[in-house]
Formats: sequence, structure tokens, C-alpha cells
Amino acid sequence: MDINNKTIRISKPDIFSFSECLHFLDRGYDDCLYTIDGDRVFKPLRIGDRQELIQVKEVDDVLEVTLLTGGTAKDALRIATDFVTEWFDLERDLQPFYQLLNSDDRLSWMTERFFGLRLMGIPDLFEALCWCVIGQQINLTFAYRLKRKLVETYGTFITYEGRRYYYFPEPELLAGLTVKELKELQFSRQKAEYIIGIANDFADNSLSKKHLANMGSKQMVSRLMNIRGVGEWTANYVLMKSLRKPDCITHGDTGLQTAVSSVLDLDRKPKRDEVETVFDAYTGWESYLVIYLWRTLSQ
DNA sequence: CCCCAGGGCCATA
DNA sequence: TATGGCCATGGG
Repeated sequence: MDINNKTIRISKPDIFSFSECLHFLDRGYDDCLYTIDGDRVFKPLRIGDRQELIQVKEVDDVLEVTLLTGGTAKDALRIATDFVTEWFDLERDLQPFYQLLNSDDRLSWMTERFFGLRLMGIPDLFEALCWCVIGQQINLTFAYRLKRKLVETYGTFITYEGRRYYYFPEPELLAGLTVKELKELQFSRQKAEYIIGIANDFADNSLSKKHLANMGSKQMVSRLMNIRGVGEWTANYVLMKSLRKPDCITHGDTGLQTAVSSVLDLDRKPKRDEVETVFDAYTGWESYLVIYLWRTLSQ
């Protein structure tokens, strides 16, 4: 329902908590691609060829999406709303997942403690892949710092009320960088090569989200793992966060292993098949279980 | 000083 | 197919 030409209100799904979603976005790291201010979040968004800034906040029992900038395009507000719907995964009915959790002795506590947490996505596939490469093997504090350097050096921004809001750099720009330039931002040589390679794939249109979305699951995984710098962990992370596939397990993930170790009450890193036993009953909801297990790491 | 962080590539056997 | 070194940096 359109309440004016700048703001639209969208209804929330049954199992939804805005504050749980914001907690994920603001769990102690300093993400440079959105800004949390109390009970609202600002997100810069490209709409058509324009750079806009949107705001999302909870008002009574609805979510309010506001286009803070120009937004002259007729369908700008609809595009912004579609983005928020995808970002917060609003169209998924979590009831079946909660039923599985509730019948799981080890994990049923999550449905109250983390009630309404949604799989916060990274709709931009290029950004998602770059973020994976950046985050590989290093601690998240350093990973967010690396991302910020990349974004603030090569990204564009919009200024609103005296503050800058950055957009992730365009692949065409990153494709032209040298390894040396990225190493100056403290990227390792491998990370620099991977980022530039992925940027080239997008710049010459040999890879796109639309292209990938038309494939079957196995084909998606093999196409992704064909990219230098993309292994099993990254492929699954990207399919979960960008393509919204429900059945992904980020094998090899140290955070997931820490969480599973705690669930199984082990004093060591779980083996692959031990991780899988936790997921056995969650066919079709593996991605959400990963999200909820990660959530246990940031109390 | 050590080890390891929300991995993946490459050389070697 | 399996294993080990390597990468960059910072926090414990």
C-alpha cells in the first residue's frame, strides 16, 4: 500500500522479528554497505542508472520502505520494495522450519531465542562472490576492514544529510585493477587475483545472476566452482545468500564447525559427517539451519 | 612466541 | 585421492 510517492508499507510475514534481523546486520562488525541507526537501516541502492538511498524501519505491524533521495522513476519505489523483500527473505514461510526445530531436542530452544531471524541476503551476486573471497581464512574483523578499503577506494557513494553511503564497486572497474593495487589495500596476492578474475567474468558477461539462476542445482555448483577462488564453501555461501537456495551447507566453515561442536558437546572440531548428522532432519532447510547455527556465535 | 580466523590453490607422491 | 605449504593480518 502506497501511502505517498516516497514511502510504501509492506506487511510482515508471520514469523518475523525486525530486531533479530538488525542484530544480524549489526553484530559487532562494521559493514560499510549499509548503516544501522537505532531501529532503522539505511541502504544505498542503484535503481536504473540512478543512485538512491532507502530507509527501512518497522512501524506498528508493518515494514516501511522509504526512498530518501530523488526517486523520480515511476517504479523506483516498487524496485526498492522488491529489494527489501529479497534482502529480508520476506516471502519465505518459516513455519515448516520451526516445526523441524521444535521437534529437535538439541535445537528447539532456538525458535524462541532467535524468533523471527531471517536469512539476510546479498542480492548482488558479484558483491557476494567478492565478499566470500575477502572473508576466506581470515578473521571477520580483518575481513570487514578489507571490504571497507575496497569499497571506499573503488566504490561510488551518495551523500545524504552530510554522510556518505557507499555502493559496492562495479565489476568493470575492478576488472581493470592490478594485483599490486589490491595488495596495497592489504589483500593477499591470491585474493587480489581471485577478485580481479571474478570481476572480469562479470565485466565480459560470462557470468551473471540471471545466467546462473536458470541452471539446475548441480550445474550452478560446478559453474561456480569453476571460478578460481571459489571452492565448496564459497559456492554454497553464494547460493544461499544470493540465489536463495534453501538446501546449502557451508562445509569447511569454521564458524559452522564451532557451532556444531557446541551443539554436539564436543571439545574438538567436528568431522564432516558429524556436521551432516545435525542437518539430517532438515532436508530443504539446510541454509536456514546454517544461519541459525551462526546466530549462536554472536550472542 | 604460538595458533587460528565464516578457504582455496597448488605441488608432490 | 590425499596431504601439506602457503597466503596476509590481528587477536587471543
